[in-house]
Amino acid sequence: MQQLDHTFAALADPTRRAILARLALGEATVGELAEPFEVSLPAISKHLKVLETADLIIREKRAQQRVCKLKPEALKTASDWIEQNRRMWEERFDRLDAYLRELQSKETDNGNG
Amino acid sequence: MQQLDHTFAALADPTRRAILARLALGEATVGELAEPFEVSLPAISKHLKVLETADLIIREKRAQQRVCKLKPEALKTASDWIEQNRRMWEERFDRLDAYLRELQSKETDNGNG
DNA sequence: GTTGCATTTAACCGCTTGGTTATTTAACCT
DNA sequence: AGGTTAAATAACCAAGCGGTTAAATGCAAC
Repeated sequence: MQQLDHTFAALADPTRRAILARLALGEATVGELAEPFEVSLPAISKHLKVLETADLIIREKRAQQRVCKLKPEALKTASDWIEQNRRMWEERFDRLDAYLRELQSKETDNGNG
Repeated sequence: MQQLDHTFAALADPTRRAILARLALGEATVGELAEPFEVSLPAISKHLKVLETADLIIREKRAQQRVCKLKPEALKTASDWIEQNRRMWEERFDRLDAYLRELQSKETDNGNG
């Protein structure tokens, strides 16, 4: 799924995760978002475009400013993928674990403990 | 957290996600993993290194082969980050929603509905 | 309408990435 | 030792990324 590509790629950058964390506290302008970082404004603007492409935020005009807000849908998609796979993995490990225990008990029966 | 960088970056590639999905069905050799894809073996080998660096899999020697297995810990880390943030986001949206409803009721009181 | 502010776009740079083919390493089997 | 198989490494390439500075855009306010 191409949506997942964008979402995970967007989340792979610490600056972008920090921006998202900031936005979880409330909407903010580009300037406000840029302020805590030591990079230029165009760099932040690019990060915001990545987040927007990943559907993680929306930007809307307000006078001269662009106000950014979270858009949780994409995060849900990513979360669903991870959780679904985590369950599969754990089932797999449970089966493996059961198998190993079974093996162990057989070895014990043979006196190979 | 640098671990998250690696994990999310690893998950951002569809080939790598497919490899993980395959491994959820059980361990596999590099050749077996490469088989369904139309890319060269070295390409798969690189993907596996990325997954290994992200702590999503381990590779162990078995005769001439390298057997790959899932390693769920890193996925847990990523899952935790997403879920934690999702909760924050949703709280935020709940508060916003409550605020908007409050606003709405005030406007209605003023007859501006 | 021009000055000023907030942001984006353009053009560029160095590094990484995902891919290739060719070569090397490692382990097994005679 | 020699040959075969499985996988990794080397060397390379084109494209993408995250950053920069400089220029352009959009809007407001005088």
